[in-house]
Amino acid sequence: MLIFQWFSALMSKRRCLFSRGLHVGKQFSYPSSEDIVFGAICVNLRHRRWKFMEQVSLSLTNALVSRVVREFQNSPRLALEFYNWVGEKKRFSHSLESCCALIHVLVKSRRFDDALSLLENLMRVNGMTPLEVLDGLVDSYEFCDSCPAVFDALVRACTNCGSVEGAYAVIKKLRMESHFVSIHAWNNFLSHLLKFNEIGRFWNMYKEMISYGYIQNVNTFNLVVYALCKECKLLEAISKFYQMLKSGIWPNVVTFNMIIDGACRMREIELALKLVGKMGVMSGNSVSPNSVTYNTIINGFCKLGKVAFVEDILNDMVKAVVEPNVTTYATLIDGYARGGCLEEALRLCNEMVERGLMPNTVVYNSILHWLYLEGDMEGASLVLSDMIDKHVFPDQFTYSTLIKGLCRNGHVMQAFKFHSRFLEKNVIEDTFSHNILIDYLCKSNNLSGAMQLLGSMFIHGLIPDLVTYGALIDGYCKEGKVENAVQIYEKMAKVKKEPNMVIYNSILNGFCKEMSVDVASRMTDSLKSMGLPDAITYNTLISGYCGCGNIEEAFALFLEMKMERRLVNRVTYNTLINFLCKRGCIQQAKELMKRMVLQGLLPDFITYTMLITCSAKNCSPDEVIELHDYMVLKGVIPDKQTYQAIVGPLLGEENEETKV
DNA sequence: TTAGGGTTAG
Repeated sequence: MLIFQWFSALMSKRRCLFSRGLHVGKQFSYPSSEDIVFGAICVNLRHRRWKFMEQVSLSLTNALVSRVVREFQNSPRLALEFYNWVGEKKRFSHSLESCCALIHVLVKSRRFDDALSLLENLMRVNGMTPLEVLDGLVDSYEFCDSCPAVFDALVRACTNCGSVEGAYAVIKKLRMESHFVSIHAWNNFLSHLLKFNEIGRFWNMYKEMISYGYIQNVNTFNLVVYALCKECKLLEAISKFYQMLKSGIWPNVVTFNMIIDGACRMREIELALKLVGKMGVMSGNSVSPNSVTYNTIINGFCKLGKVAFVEDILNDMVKAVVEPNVTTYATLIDGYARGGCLEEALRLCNEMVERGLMPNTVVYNSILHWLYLEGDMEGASLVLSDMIDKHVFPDQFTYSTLIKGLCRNGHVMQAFKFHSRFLEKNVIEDTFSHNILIDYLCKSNNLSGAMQLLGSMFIHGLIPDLVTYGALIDGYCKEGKVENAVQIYEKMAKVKKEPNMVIYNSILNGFCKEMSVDVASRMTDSLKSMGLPDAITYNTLISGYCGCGNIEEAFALFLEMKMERRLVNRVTYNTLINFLCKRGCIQQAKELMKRMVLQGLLPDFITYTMLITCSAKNCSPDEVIELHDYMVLKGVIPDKQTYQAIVGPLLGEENEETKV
């Protein structure tokens, strides 16, 4: 069907060309000076005699440039060189027609990158809309004896320029004119939607594409698998895999890697490993794990905090003769640093250099992040200097890591100064840096400052996202100004941003803090009816009940959490233990801590501080020491200050600093 | 077309 439509479209174009040909023919019947210049250019261009061509450069016209470009359609490199040479002439500026002529030539000769960069320039530099470019291409289509791939190239150029709307407008307009872009262009468009997490739109567009009768290829199926994995629908992704096989489409390593990554992200690492093991069998021995597969598994283990397991994976890589690459090291370095082994991470940096792999921006960013988190400002500065020395270019991650690092270590003025400098240099492209500073201001009760920064975002063309709105809503709620929070919420709703659980939980917390626990309770009920509440929702409400002394409701909710799903976590216990301690109920608090341990949840320094402080007030010294010993034996790391102030002296320690 | 790093809630 598609071929037929293309054929009929071409036929109608040919008729159009026929009448145009008559018109052009009239011109040709009179020898013109243009013909002479054209001839001279062609002869000299073939031998790249640029100096000679300078002599005729004053006679150049756009029509002539297009004509030369078309003449050299079988020597696309020369056509491009000529076009660029003309473009350098000060008095000359290329027309859309000559540019399109060259694009057709480049696409026909499969020089897609050159064609793409011309198309992108038309939109980025010349400010043309995708549909204007499309008109240019359509007008010159037949004249240049082009191929349909030129429209695919335009769709790709649109997505490269970040214009999803433009890409869709091009597809739609071509369709209205009975033209069809190929499945490749659709795949490119669809993958762009996934890249920006527009999953809902992805499914709509996918359905639209199917309704036009396109035959899906392996890449299309991969995109569907990818979308399902992004939606955490792992089983559906696997069933799509079998559907692929049934439709006679053979999966490739990308299909497997996407499912394996999906499994890892859903903490199903065992399943991910099984898939790696069965890749050969499941693909009729056509596919085997590659570096992406291994890196995905390594990342899975690192994110689960199981760095110890990566050793086996690295051994598997050696057996499979798959060389670790920069991504492998970047994943390992971040994994070790995340697990508290920054030393090992730094050793791996050296190791990768010894193996001839240069640390890239990702590696530097990761090291910077963890150094700042450890409070090692000096180390972070050294890493930044090294980055500059080695010409490793910073990116959006670097900027936000730096801003956050400075804020979290108390160098707020410096953070703001850097941020202003980045804005002046126009290098800030995403919302992260603003979000970090807005959040900082909100947490410092400087809501007016935060609102100013929100204004600055708009001035710099940055669209606030859910994190921006979430930070502001939370800030107002914590200040007890729920009404202002609601205003922000409404602003957000106006720009069609759907609230997420972070925002719902912030508002819920706002109600709890202003003692409107009954409102919070009703809000939780409606969230329940939508199946939305998470552990934070319940913990917030429990904290609200505790705040107004309603212990019965707090424990009833605690039981509900235990019954319904495995939602109870360390914060749940800490909230209840804190309440019991404040009421002086140390025995019940200790009991609850023991239940926490039995449930496999390790108390943290907060649990430790609450219980030790409370028992010091209500129990004998022996009981305090006994409680300390119990927790330490269970693996709790004591809070240093609490230990030094209470437990150390009870043990008769003089210099507690050295003992903890 | 797939893998690595930064922001928000209890």
